Amino acid sequence: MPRPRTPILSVDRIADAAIELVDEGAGFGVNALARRLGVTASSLYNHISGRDEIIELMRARLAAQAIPDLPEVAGWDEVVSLIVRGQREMYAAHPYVVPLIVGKTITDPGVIAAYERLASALVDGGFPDDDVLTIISVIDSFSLGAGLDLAAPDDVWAPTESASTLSRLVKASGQGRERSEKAFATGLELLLEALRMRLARS
Amino acid sequence: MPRPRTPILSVDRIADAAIELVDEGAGFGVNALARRLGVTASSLYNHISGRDEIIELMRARLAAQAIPDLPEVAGWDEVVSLIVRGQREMYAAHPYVVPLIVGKTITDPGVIAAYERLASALVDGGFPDDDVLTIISVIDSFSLGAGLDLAAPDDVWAPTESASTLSRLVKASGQGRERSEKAFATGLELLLEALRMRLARS
DNA sequence: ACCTGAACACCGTTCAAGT
DNA sequence: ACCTGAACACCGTTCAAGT
Repeated sequence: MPRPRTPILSVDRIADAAIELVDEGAGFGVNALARRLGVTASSLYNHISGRDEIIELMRARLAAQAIPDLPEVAGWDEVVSLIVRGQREMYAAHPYVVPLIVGKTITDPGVIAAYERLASALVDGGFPDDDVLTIISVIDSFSLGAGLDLAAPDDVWAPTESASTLSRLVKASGQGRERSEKAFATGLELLLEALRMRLARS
Repeated sequence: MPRPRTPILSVDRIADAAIELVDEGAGFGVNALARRLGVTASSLYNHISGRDEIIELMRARLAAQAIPDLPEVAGWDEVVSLIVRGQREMYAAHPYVVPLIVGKTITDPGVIAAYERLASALVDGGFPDDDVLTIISVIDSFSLGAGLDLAAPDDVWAPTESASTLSRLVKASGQGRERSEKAFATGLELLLEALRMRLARS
């Protein structure tokens, strides 16, 4: 039975179902996605160009919702903190999308706008032009790394007996989410402290 | 013609060819790997259990060679710096393996040993037990993020006209490797500065 | 315009057959 | 012990056919 009176699919429905699918952690595939949508895989191609475009749709959708409301007047450190936290929360809610979207050029206008806001805040905050993009890259590296950390297995290290210090610390510390949360908070603090110091010196 | 007098394959040969293949950036697959080795895909299964094990072999091999010689007596900051640089150089030489090995538990004894050395250095340096594993996670996040940055496309951002500050900075700054290198160096400096500060305060 | 179902080239993996 | 070649279930994608 072909073409129903009212369409089953739409780009949005495909994107939503894709995010649901990926969030379940069993990997992403066109066939599984079609099954979830109660449709044949080939039907998807009436709406999207292929697997890669679906991944782009997921990114755009999640990225948009990850961008926080930024107060009109805010210090550069507040802007950095809010944006990094927003990214991180998105990664935390959807850890399995991170490996999928890693390493693709950012074109989504909403995301570009957020980076623009971040760049302006740093320039206005007094950082030299030459340093701003570098600092943004550092911030990106950190929040991406921290996001991937969330998708990592509960035990990141499986120390042997001979690694006594590491073993002791692993046993004493929290695992999984807890360890990851603490690392993120500490890392963000360290980053901001270092940037403040650098600014004070220049 | 089956079974040659002298075996064509070995675990090592498979691992080496896999790294070569991935380095070319055209993706990793058992079939392509077998073709490169002048062999049928099914032949590989006499030596390895499957695709995932080959990825583990790549990681172990690259990780081992990424670990620098650490001087017997070295400050904690020197150990951090050397290990992060070693990781980073490995990622720079083999950017396309990074997405493959991301988010798998580390079991390789050589790598565990390096983390043990790092943990000891931080403990000996005076960081509180509670903080050491957190700090290691932060370091990991940063160097992993910086490594992924190397596998990213030359243009990480494709700013629209309206993002004027970002556009200006993107045009002025280096791209690709150059931007990535600078971000890494700056990030490592920032990290060490912040850690020194934290230590001085406690 | 939008869905189906058949078809295609390819994927990772298994296994009987050959030496 | 180690390689081949056929086979399997699955993958992403194309396309003619149907309304």
